[in-house]
Amino acid sequence: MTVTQADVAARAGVARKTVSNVINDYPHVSDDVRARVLQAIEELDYRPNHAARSLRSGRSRIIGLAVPELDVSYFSELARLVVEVAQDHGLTVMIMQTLGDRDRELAVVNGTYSQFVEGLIYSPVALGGGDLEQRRDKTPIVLLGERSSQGLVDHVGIDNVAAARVATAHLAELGRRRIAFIGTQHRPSSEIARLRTTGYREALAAAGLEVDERLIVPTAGYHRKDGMIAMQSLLDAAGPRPDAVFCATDLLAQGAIRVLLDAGLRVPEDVAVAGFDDIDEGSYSTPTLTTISPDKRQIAETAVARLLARAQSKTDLAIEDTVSNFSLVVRESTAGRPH
Amino acid sequence: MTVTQADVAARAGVARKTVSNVINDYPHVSDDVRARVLQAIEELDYRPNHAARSLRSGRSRIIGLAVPELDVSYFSELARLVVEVAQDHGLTVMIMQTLGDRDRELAVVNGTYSQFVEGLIYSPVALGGGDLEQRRDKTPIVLLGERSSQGLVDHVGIDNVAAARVATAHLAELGRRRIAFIGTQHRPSSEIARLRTTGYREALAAAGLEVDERLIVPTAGYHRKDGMIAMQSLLDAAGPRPDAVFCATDLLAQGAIRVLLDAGLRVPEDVAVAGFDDIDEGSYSTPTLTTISPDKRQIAETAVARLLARAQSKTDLAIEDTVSNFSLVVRESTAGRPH
DNA sequence: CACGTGGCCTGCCACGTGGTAAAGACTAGA
DNA sequence: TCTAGTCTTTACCACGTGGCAGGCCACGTG
Repeated sequence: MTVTQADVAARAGVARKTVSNVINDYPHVSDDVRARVLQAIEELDYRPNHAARSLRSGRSRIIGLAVPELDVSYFSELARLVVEVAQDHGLTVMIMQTLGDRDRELAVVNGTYSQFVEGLIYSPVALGGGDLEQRRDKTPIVLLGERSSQGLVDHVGIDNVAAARVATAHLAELGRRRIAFIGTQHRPSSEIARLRTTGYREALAAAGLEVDERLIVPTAGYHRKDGMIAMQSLLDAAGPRPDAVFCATDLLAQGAIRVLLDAGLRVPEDVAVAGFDDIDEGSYSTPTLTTISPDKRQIAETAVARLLARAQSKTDLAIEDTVSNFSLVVRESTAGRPH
Repeated sequence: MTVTQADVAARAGVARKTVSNVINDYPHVSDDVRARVLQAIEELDYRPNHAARSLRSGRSRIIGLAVPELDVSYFSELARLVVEVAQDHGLTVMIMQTLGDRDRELAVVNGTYSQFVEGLIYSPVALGGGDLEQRRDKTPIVLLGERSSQGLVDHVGIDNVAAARVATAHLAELGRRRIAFIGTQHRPSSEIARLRTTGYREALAAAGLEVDERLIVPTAGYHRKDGMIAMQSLLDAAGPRPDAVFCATDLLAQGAIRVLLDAGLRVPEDVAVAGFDDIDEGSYSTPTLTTISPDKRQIAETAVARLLARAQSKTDLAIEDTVSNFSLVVRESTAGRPH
């Protein structure tokens, strides 16, 4: 049936434990024995039993990555990087999808999977401050994006306020005066939306522009469809049209642009649009999308490294809040076609 | 430290095995004992040890999904669906990324992960006919898309020839006469490209159009960048410009459209473009993208169901090749703006 | 009352592995 | 040749769980 170390040992003519020693690179093994064991492994096509290994050693070499939706480009790009980085560390990634569902997020955080995951990288949506405090599970967690609850677990993300400020300032510097914001959220738990709205307000103030609350449009989510709805409501509203829109995500921006073009407006001539996330398709869309580009690879690397450090260290490490880099990428949706 | 069944048993005043029985819904447990055990589980926040369970029972309730790139929308959309469907069956999905790398694909197929995965859904890129034949690992596999090797493992996919025929015929019915194809592949292993090229040729023949080999453009991959390069080469070539392009993937189409628009051409008035995959962003791009829409949910459901059937059945099941549905979705990139 | 039946609970064992420490082999020095 | 020290291999155990079969008890029947 299944090939075990015992089978390998029998074939190589050594004790079962010696096979284990060879596999785990125990230093004091003679070249002769090592060669015989390796050959037997090869001949029998032996593969270590992961369950047994993990049961015995308590280590699974698996980390979890929990994101709201796999098919949202920002998260799939992040997932790709996390998988790559983890692989460099000899780790495999178990990807879970919460769909932004509170129960699923609670299950993930409270350790439904903790028995086979050494650590968890988690991008929260529905969970707020109190939820993490009640957490009993001790699996290391690194939060991405949303900080959700301060000082309880490690966190990696960019300075959302500063990023939103930079993007909004860019629109103001182009001479735009009625700059709208799409993507504020009514849910109290959405820290991201709050921070980005704050940055937007700060930039307007710094530019000497008045904040028109009617130009701040809440959305149900962060998808293209939400962007369409929000943009449509801006166009339908009374009063002068906005001449620029800063969207809390690239997907919102794509939806907004689609509505603008459908309405016969030109982007960026009539309305400039900036997004947030720098998803790949933004470089190819028409117009290409000006956006805030978080350093996703840095985020992935930091998160994985942090998890590893915490999993390997016996002593309690201090909680860290790592601020990653971001940059403003100016493309056609604000700057227009080059020639 | 970790809470085990023994701790629960002690607290509930029963034997350890009784706790196991309660957890596994063994029928002959009195209501009183069951209640006490469940309460103790609750109070101690007991969670079953996955490794031990899987070691003892040989079942992990985990399936693997191996795709080339997580951030390619087609695969991330598929991944989302597979995760959802698997969850409905009480399964967790372990996602692996092969990056189209031959060694990684071989590792996946030959059971590097087989010890903790009950089955594998695998979307091949680099592996060809012979590779699966030499496979020694016995973990059930379902192939997606590329058939790769006939009759050895289950396969789920659409009829690529028919789909390509439908898309090309659509372009011909619009009156287009110089219809190009972007995305043929020189690699012998790429069955998908071959099938779609075949459908393209058949449709041209059926429409009474001559096949101009110069209009069939190979690409290195299936990305936007590859589409840009291919479209540029079509524009740079001598002779009359194509008036339509059928691309083997939506990403290729996006790249192609971008080049066309940059060149000052109108889509679809000057050149109509159709893609393949029906990724979400195609509904929002400018212009929106005409495409072949495979029934991804059906594919995901079939693949997971097939895997479960094979994992649960003791006897060898016959190899199945399931053909999923597809449809042609006509949007602006071929039909133009509605009004 | 004796016996059989069936419901409920339990103890024993093994899954395949790595940690620990002791046993065995071998070398060098006196 | 013997001893001390080092290198190499081994034996034993435990990780936490589910399969199996046996024991106990209550009940119904002859």
